[in-house]
Amino acid sequence: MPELPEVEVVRAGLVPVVQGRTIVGVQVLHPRSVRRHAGGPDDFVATLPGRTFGEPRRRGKFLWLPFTDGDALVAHLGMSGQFRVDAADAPLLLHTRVRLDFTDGEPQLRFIDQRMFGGLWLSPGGAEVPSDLAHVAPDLLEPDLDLVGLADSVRRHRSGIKRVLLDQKVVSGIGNIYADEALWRARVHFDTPADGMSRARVLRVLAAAREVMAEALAQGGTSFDALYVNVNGSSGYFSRALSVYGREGLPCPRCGTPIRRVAFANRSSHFCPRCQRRRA
DNA sequence: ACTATATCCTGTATGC
DNA sequence: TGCATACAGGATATAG
Repeated sequence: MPELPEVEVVRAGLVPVVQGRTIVGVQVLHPRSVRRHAGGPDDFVATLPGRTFGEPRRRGKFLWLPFTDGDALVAHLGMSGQFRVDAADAPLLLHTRVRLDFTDGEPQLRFIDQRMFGGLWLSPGGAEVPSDLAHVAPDLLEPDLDLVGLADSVRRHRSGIKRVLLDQKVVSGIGNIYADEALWRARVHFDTPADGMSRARVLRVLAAAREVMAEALAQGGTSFDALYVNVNGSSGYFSRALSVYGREGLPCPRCGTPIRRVAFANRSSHFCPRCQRRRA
């Protein structure tokens, strides 16, 4: 499940693969992988050739690959999206959805997506910041982030803290894994109302989220299976450093109490019932 | 305006 | 063995 660290690994991997290269041909193998594109898959195929990529960028879990003409190719990996670099005549992996060929030949860029929650589209004029991403809040690894302002914006919400952390309009890049990990590090119960938390406590949660995502990034991201890999097909190593996510019944690394998993918003929350008590 | 839920997807794991 | 069900979950449309 690609969250901020995994998407950043992909972005960095794309830089040497696409920057300065010009598209010559596009093949869409599954129409649903072209999303939000105004003219649909046919127009997507027709409009890309001749465009030259600049340096790939990211906000939260969204990627955009600017073109030198001012437009941008926007990408979201969803649950299982991958960019892979391969020889044009290499056999297609199962679930390959889109192929891009370049004027200079090898290698080819491929978009692969098993569960198809991800997708690609062209954003006219989107090279600087695509208009479709205007609602996406800053993420915790942005250099000029106003952390106190962000904490206060979190505290304006009445929902439980985890719901707020997952709301990409409030703070972007955090998904289910790093939300659970950050809350464990900060010793906060996931359902604590955000508007009842002190500024300092929210700041501790945000600092923990930033810390755990930075550590994961340094490890190449979190891989459980073949659904998240970098552009070369390699896995990240952070899954072995997770403290609560996917560890139901295993001892809390801090106090030894068995980790609990409970249903939460169509997914799961993992937490230590002793370290992360719900406050009155 | 704000909050919560259903929906889209497919492969893997589990239960009967 | 085989069939049915649960689960993984990011973003968004829709319902409340």
